Amino acid sequence: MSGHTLNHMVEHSQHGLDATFAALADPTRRAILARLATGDRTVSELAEPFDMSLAAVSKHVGVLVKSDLVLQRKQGRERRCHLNSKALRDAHGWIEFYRRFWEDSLESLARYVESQDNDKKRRGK
Amino acid sequence: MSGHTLNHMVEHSQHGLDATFAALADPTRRAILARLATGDRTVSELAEPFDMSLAAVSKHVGVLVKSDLVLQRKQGRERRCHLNSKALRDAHGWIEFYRRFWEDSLESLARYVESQDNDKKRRGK
DNA sequence: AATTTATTCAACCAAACGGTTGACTTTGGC
DNA sequence: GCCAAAGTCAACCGTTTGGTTGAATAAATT
Repeated sequence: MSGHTLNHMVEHSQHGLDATFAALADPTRRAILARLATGDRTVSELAEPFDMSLAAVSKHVGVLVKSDLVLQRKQGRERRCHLNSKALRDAHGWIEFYRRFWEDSLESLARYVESQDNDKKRRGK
Repeated sequence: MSGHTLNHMVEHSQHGLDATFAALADPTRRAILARLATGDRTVSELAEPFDMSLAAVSKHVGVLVKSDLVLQRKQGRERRCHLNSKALRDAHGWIEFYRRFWEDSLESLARYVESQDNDKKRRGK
């Protein structure tokens, strides 16, 4: 993660990040990704563990494909799904970039948490 | 990032990750986080660059606070906002964990992309 | 005391989301 | 050729989201 300037990060594929993070925000989709991490699967195979219709899972997979987190290959009548590193790397890059500021200011953070606690105590909450 | 087992990652704060990724999925909120990375701000200060009502920005900040990405401290009549590392570290940890599987299978990925291209060409698309 | 400033709250709205069911297309197996 | 299987599509439904406006609250200013 070397040449990441702030402008770069901010302007970089805003829409792509929207889609990626939105895709990651659903637990079913994260479970699908987790499963795909252990190997390629068809849509039906992915659907099997879930207590919902195949159509619903198909939609979830569709979201993952649109967000570029998953690649699909038509193979006969089935669709084999495969993880794609690119989108996740972008999300990872964004988070990593800003996480540094976070970590760098952990001390001042501690002060905040403390003073917030004090506020609550003062108000007898 | 040492002791992250699969079970750990899967069971770990599902709801928290939902909220964190959902919060990160909006470009306005990411811009707010980016701004906060350069220093604490009040809600009004955060709202200033945006072309939307203060109430709207206040809502966005509320989402960030609920997802634990931002801490707020009441200070007189203003609310000072401050980044919180914890939630972002969780998201980062999740992504980092699965990214490895991605990267490890980049070769087979390349094969997929190729074969997909071939499919399209074969169909004359 | 009256006013302005910072912020939230509440009601509302259109659009997007996550799920369902049923019909449809494509492919594979007998 | 026929039927079952894999998957998508379309219509629908309730809930959530991202925005608006206007009123309400609380603290600072004058």
